[in-house]
Amino acid sequence: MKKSIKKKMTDKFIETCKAFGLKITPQRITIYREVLNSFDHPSAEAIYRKIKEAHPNISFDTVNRTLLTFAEMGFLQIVEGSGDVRRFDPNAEPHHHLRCKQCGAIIDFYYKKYNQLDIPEEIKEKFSVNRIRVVLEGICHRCQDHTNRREAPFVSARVPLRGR
Amino acid sequence: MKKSIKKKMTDKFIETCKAFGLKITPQRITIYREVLNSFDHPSAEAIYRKIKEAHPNISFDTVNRTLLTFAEMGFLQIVEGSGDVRRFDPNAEPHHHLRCKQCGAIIDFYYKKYNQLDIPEEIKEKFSVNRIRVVLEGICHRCQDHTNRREAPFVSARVPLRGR
DNA sequence: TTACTAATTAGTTGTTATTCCTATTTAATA
DNA sequence: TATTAAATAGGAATAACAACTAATTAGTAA
Ligand SMILES: [Mn+2]
Ligand SMILES: [Mn+2]
Ligand SMILES: [Zn+2]
Ligand SMILES: [Zn+2]
Repeated sequence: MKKSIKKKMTDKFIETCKAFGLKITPQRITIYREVLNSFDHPSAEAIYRKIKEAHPNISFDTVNRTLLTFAEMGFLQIVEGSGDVRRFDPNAEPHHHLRCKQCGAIIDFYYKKYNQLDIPEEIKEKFSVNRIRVVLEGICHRCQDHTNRREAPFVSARVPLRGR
Repeated sequence: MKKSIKKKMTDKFIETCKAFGLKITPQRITIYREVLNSFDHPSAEAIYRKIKEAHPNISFDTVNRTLLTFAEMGFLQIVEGSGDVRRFDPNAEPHHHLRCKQCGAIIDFYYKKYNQLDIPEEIKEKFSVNRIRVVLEGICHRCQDHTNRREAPFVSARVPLRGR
């Protein structure tokens, strides 16, 4: 008897959790299943609301924390709202950015090829594009010295600015 | 006697403010000068702190509001922290995103060319790249119907999610 | 110059997203 | 089954903004 695709994915999830030394909780399995079936890049809030219907006792913090854990495990990506605050750029030249996931530095770079990226035809028809952003994410030179000591976090830590 | 470059830039600023029907206030000129001399993509908070040294009475809200105004005027860009909440993506296929500035929708698209972007040599030396993100920002098909009625905002409005 | 008016500002309060805290529960193991 | 370290629920705290309101002020027209 062949395993269903759903069962197979859940098995893989359980296996990966074990590899990371994480416990298999009903909450984790539920959140995993819900997010894997989401195709609209939901927020933690949106996932929480959906899950709440079937599991009224789950807390928002658990959903949010678990999603961040999944991002660290590589089960999913964070595609928007890094938790970083809004940042401003007066540089009017066409240019692109390096973003250090460790320290949050944003560094300009210039590369003509990236300025000339074409937009697929089928997108032009359905979407009016105002701006193309190319961002290289990684670890900056300065932070690489510290990498030996402590692993760079997958999810950028919030650095409080404080003092208003 | 030739005008200094600084004076010339300030003149252009004043001119553009007038074109937008904006008043020339000392606060605006100060913020303009400060942000134009920033090359590290500062946050509103960071700019506020610097300005505060010379103008102790300025308020954070004025700095923040003014920076958003400048973004609308095109004097500067917002390069990080769209104001959007964190959003999750379980899609493991190499793909890219359209982001609608009006409604906040994030839509997957697949385009091989973008998967094969090369990274400049001089960057590889100084920065370890984990991920390349290409984001096309604009207005989605659904929102374009409404565009005639009201101009799409330059700065994406925060859509509160509410209800926890 | 002066008076008027609408825009702008400082200071305060409100809102939202996210994280932290802690008592309690639970999964994994021996 | 007993032990224990990890995970959870629920609530409180924090950070980043945005909204509000009573002055203040830039722009203008007399
Ligand atoms: Mn830049
Ligand atoms: Mn996606
Ligand atoms: Zn760094
Ligand atoms: Zn839209």
